[in-house]
Amino acid sequence: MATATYLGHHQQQPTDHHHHHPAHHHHHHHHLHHHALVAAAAAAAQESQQQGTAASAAANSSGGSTSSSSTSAGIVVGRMNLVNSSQSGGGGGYNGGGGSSSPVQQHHRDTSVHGHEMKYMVAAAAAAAAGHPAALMSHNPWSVDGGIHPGSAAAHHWASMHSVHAHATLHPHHQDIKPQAGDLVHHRGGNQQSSSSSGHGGGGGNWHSAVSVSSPYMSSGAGSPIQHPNYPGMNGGGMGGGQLHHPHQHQHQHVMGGGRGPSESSGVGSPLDPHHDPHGHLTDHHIGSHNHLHGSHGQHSGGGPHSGAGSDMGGDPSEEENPTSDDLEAFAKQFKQRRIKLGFTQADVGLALGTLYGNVFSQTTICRFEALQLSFKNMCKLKPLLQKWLEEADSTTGSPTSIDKIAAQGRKRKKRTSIEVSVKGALEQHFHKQPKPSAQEIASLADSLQLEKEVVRVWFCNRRQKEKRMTPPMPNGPNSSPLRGGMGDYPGMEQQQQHHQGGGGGYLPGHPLHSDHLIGLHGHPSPGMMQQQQQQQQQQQHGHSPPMLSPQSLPPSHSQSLTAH
DNA sequence: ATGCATGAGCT
DNA sequence: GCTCATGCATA
Repeated sequence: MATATYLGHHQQQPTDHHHHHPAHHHHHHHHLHHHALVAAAAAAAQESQQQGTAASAAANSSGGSTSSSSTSAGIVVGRMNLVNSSQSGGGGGYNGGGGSSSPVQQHHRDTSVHGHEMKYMVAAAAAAAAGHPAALMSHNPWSVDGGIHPGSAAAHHWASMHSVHAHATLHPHHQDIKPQAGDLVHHRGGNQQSSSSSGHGGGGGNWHSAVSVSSPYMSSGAGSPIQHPNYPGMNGGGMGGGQLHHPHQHQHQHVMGGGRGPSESSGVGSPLDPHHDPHGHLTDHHIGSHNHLHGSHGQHSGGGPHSGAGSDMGGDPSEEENPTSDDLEAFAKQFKQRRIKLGFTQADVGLALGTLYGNVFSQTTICRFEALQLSFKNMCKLKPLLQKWLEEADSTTGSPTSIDKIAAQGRKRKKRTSIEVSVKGALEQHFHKQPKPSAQEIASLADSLQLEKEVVRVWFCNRRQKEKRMTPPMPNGPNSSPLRGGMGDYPGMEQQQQHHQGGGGGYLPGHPLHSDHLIGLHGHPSPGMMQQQQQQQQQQQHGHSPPMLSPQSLPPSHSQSLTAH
């Protein structure tokens, strides 16, 4: 089950507990082990309640494999590395305990706090308010057509209905849970849950439900400028099936090297994608990503990510379908500027895209686009959308406005685990040695770091993703010297991995991204660090430099866990 | 602006 | 399980 690990109550955090954050104050050892159990056990009992089925997740987490201490209650407890729930708000407020709060307590506290959470809870959220789902398309997302490509068929989108209003969005999860198309609003508090969809088993930890209904997006009060209801691609009641894009998202780009043939078109044809949003997400991910970008650059290997192409396009990349990295960079830059000038926030843009095309994006995505932190392929996919928005935005001067922004739906998401710096350092080290650890290795690492296996697995996945992301700033244009030197510290040099994926996903950046932290942890048995690649990158203007620490600092950690802080 | 997370689809 | 696209929650 979900394990008791931390079982939080679904209701969320009552208050405080902030996590201590990684600053460095060290107190040595202690913490992690012990305490957790207790709380967990207690909680455990209760946890099952809600959905009856629920037992789902089952415990595992660490249970089976690694040697964790399981048993006692039957549940294993994971120790948590903290989970902080506190939301302090903005800017940074975590207080790390001004100093000396003992982490232990905090942790403990945290743990106990969450009663048990379940995976998902749906919050009805705002939906009700506006709801006017009126048109639901007949097609409901939930009914996915099996036959077709997975991604495509479903269609629907609230977007498709123009006015986005708050429609009650939440379509809950289709998959495992309820397919009820009919109403959208209700969500029972009981929350359904655990969908362990495919492979992931969701480990189970604590998910706390955040049911807060608040609407996250409200940035500027203004609405987006755009509101045309006609979306190019879709509509009609749910896409009649016309287009299906191929689901293949990943790597498909045919790289063609040469030139960017301008021809074609359409690239992004219809943006819409049918997506069901997985448990609530409105966000549909994978948009129609099928655009295969025939990107011209597929190679950049030494030189830099882009190829160049110099041919024609500079002027109006707009229509190009295969923008080069330079184009993207330039566009991103311009986009950001215009956006700011017009007074829109990233979140506004994301929403506006939903009204225009039916694909809503979050602030995160827009931010990443501007920062060039998306994969090349993804950048290409989004560019046309943003470009249109930009056009609309300026043309529509008057901006009529408004649409409501949709509230966030309540999603139930596992609480974000906060990994301590020292632990991150250890993970980094392992990553350098082996970016793709086997399940066993993950298990063992998890055990030694006292993290859930799933957390470790996810960490590696995310780390790998980062490695692939677009190399941002490449200051040197097409040429490039990719490397920047910053990394004198580590022996590594860049060497990108060559996995690639088919060319599509990655264009590998010749240069890596910033190296995160690397703190050395000492204890690992892992000998050998051989090659590492890493370096840092800086981002363009905003510059924020990632902290890099010298590798040597090793805290005296006795056991493994945090020393810092 | 980013870290951790979820989930679809492919292996 | 991985990768990839995306995002909530955070810092």
